[in-house]
Amino acid sequence: MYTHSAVTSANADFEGLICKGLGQRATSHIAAISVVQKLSPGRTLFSEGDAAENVYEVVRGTLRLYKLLPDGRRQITGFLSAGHLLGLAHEDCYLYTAEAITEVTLCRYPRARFVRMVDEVPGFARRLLDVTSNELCAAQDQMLLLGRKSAVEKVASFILTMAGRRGGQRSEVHIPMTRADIADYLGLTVETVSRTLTRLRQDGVIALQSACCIELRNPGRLEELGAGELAGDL
Amino acid sequence: MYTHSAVTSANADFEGLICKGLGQRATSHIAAISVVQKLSPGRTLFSEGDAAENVYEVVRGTLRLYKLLPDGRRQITGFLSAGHLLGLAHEDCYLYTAEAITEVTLCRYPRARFVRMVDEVPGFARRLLDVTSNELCAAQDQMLLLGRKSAVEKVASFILTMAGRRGGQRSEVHIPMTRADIADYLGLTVETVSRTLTRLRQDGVIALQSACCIELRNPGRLEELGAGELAGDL
DNA sequence: CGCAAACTTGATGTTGCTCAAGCTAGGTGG
DNA sequence: CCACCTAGCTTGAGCAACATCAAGTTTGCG
Repeated sequence: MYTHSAVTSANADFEGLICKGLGQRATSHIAAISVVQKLSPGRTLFSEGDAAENVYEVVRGTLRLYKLLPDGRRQITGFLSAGHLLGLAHEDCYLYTAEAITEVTLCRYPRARFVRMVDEVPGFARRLLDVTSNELCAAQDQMLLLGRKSAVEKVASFILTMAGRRGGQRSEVHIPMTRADIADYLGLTVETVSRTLTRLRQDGVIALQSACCIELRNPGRLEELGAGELAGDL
Repeated sequence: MYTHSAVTSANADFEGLICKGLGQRATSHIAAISVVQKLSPGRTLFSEGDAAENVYEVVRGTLRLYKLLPDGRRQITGFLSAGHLLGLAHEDCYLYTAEAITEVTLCRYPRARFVRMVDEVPGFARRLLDVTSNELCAAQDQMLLLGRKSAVEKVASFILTMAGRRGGQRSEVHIPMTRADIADYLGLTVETVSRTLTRLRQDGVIALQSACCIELRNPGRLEELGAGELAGDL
């Protein structure tokens, strides 16, 4: 998907955020190897075990990444929205499955050429290191959540994460994923997620406009719950 | 800790593994900013929230990294042995506490200078990216474990991880950490870890020479358990 | 309007936690 | 050298949080 109109970029439609702040030359380099790809809800981008041929960057929409146990138990390791990279951390095979939750737009980069840019494009390595470091921090927070938080604390933390993700200007949080996705992300069951949301609603901490739109009625309380500061309460 | 004897390295005692394969010049660069540091069992290297002034590399021994909830619940996010880096993934403050489990030898690098090398030393960024990627994969495996595995599956996985860490030639696995550490790593309690080890012993899967030395009597079975392939059994 | 998927709610069950003793082993001092 | 002491480990009994199983209800789409 090359265009001939723009001199400044080999790829006029290029929307990758990975090169933000890297300068014109670097951006051109990166844009030159990118291909835009779309994915409709529920479709699989790649599966655990597939040959890791591409690196992707999310431009729009939300994906879920997950791992499975042989008997079908699923752990979602993350929800990815605009600006996130995926497929980078692997040698030859993807180590998790990636599926679209909403309509998703991606930039696809051939893995080999993408990785080569680490040594060729100044500042690129540093950028990737930052991205990966942030992911690692998020993963560590998630370990604390999965290993040591109660159901209420998990759900509260989740709502706050979702609230922080987007502009978060108002107190309305949009939840694009199903209860099953949330459950598999938090190490709970669908029923427990549902019941916990109901309890939070009954306690006036949140309100549910619809299944996928949560209003924060008492963000302070939610914050305390998520942080694990209210051991016994609720 | 500079020595004058060696021309090839600014630092004859330097034992950092991070620069393995990076060539003489790069190694000198890295060695030049390193200081060797020792830590006795139980001592804290740094705490969650401390200013992140240094990056460390483990040369010998084992550390535990953990996060705490306000009421003292602890989640160990990893055990670090020789070759592992720590303190890299932070902007200004450490996001977890690092404590020595055994006698530990470290290489300390001033953070600012270490990070600067990413842009200056060829191949260094790539190396760091590899290290961080591997950590991220391990973190994702751990999320699957914490969120979806049963107690037996968690303990079996843990034993296998420990077995793979060292030479692992024989079937004897040395466990330097206490049951409490194991519990806080697996999202269990001390009692459950102990009971589970007892059950594995009674089933002939392992034998306990002492509290800190496990013999693998049926590695195949342990493998199946850890992978979650024996849903109901044991 | 009808259907299926997603969500909620209730009743019951089970895993792993809590609380409470004992036990073991390694280190210290008499 | 042995007795003690403590930290760590094991074991047991009872319990609670969350899972499971089973209906209903709501929602969105064809």
